[in-house]
Parts: sequence; structure tokens; C-alpha cells
Amino acid sequence: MTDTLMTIREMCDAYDVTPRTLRFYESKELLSPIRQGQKRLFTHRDRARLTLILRGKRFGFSLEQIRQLLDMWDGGRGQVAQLDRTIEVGRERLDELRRQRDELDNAIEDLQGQLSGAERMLDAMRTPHAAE
Amino acid sequence: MTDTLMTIREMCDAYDVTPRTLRFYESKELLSPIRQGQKRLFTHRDRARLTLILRGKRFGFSLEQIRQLLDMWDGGRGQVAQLDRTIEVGRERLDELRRQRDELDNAIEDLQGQLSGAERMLDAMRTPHAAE
DNA sequence: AATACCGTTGACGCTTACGTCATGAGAACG
DNA sequence: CGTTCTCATGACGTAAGCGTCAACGGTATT
Repeated sequence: MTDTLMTIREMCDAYDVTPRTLRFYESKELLSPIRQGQKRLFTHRDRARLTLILRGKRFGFSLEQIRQLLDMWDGGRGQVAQLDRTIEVGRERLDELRRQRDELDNAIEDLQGQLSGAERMLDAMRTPHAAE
Repeated sequence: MTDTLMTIREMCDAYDVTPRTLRFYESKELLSPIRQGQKRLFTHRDRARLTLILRGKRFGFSLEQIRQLLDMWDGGRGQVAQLDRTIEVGRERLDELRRQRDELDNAIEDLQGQLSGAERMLDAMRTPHAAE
């Protein structure tokens, strides 16, 4: 059943990633598909993790950070403490994202300013100069 | 006069960069200090260019892009056409920055949502459960 | 002269997240 | 049986931007 076990290609199609990516994630211990002979078969658990991995990437977590978060979940007893920590890490990331956005806002404003300055200069250069 | 010619160290102090960085930029033909024997001496032109380099980096231009823009300026006759092109490149960068900011905004909102969801879960886990 | 600096040129290292080969095994098709 | 697919492993390549040696030269001070 494709629903419980998926080949690498099915995974690629479903999540829009390359085989290389999945093998890479496995090598980083983010995924741990079972083997049928040599071939990888991805379980439900792998899919859940991959979903979280891709989500984490959107948030700008590094793969290493994601691995740690993931490992906390199925490694850790004491769910409450784990969740606490997860939230903390998430908050830090959120702050960082906000800082990034602020910097980006500044850069955007500055660049806008530069551009309108340059445009004025361009207009001046194009405008026929009156003889004195 | 330090005002017209600066040593590598003076440059580093003035612009808060390392010697390695300045040599790296020279190797990439972004700067072209003159030599006094072996030593580099940075001219007014180098400083003007470095200012633009650092500004460009803030805007997310790659060093290669910056080099091209810089070279357009002192390479090109036909200033008007050059400026035109510069503005075009700048506009593209501005659009890209805005796209990035929008993505960042989305990620921030999503992460906020995830966090508040997780916090509610945490509260539920902490709240003593009433016996039925 | 010896020490302490400042400067120089290589050249390799590092990070992240994969892309791209080269090579080979195993299965399906005609 | 030969070709073609899909998959596997392993290793090197890439992008950007420097950091960090190593080994050496000239200058200034003590």
C-alpha cells in the first residue's frame, strides 16, 4: 500500500523534492526509511517528519536545528518540558525573523531613496540644458 | 596625508572590515589600491568604491553584481545609458527585496500561529484534568 | 643585534544544502 | 539477450565571503 509505504520517487512527487535531498536528509539522520533490499521505503513517520522539516525550513531553521527539535520529540519523555523548550526555540526564531524583516525594510527604504535620487539625476541629464 | 592615501589598517579601522576582506575585494577586482613597494595604499577612489560595496551588500547584491555595477561607472562612456541600466538593476533588486519581505511576513505569521497553537496545547497539558 | 610589529602572498578551511557525476546492481520489457 | 528504468553508493563541485595558518620581508624600537 502506497499509503503506508512510499518509494523514493513517490516521495519526491508528493513533496516536490529530489532523491538527492531525501538521501541527504537520511544521511543527516532527519529521516530513517526502512529498507527492502537496497531500496528505501518511507513510512508514515518519515512523511510526518518531512512535513515538519519543510515547514522548519520555511521558518529559516537550519537542518541541524530541525534535527534537534525532531529528536526532542520522539526521544524525550517529559513532553511538557520538551514542548516548553520547543516554544522557546520557536520564539527565538520568530524574533530573529522579525529582526530580519526590519533590516529588510530599512534596505528597501534606502534603496528606494537611492533609486529616486538616481532618477532625478537621470532626468536632469536628459533635460536639454539652457545656454547661459 | 592620511586623507588622500590610507594604509590597509587605516581602512580596516575606518570601515570596520578585516585586511583579508580588503585583499579579497582586490582579488575580485572590486578595489585596486596602488602599491608602495609591497604595501597597499588605498586612494580616494578605493574608498568611494568600498562605500558603495558595503552599501550594495546591505541591499543584498552579490559581490559579482556590485563589481559589474562599479565597472559600468568608470568603464562606460554614455553615462545616461549606464545610469539607466543601473536604475533598472536596482529596481529588480528592490522587487526581489520586497518579495523576500513578503515571504518573511508569511513565515512570521505562520510561526506565530504555530506558537500560539503550541502554547494552548501546553496550557491544556498543564491544567489539572478533572476526573469524570 | 634582537624583538616586536605591520604588511605580503599563497593556500587550505569552513559553512549549508544539496547538484552532478561515475559506477554498478537489479528488475521489467520486447 | 539486450536495452532501459529506477535505485543505490561515493565522491567531488558549487556558491559567498571571508578565517586562519604558514612563511617571509621590511621597519621601528630597545
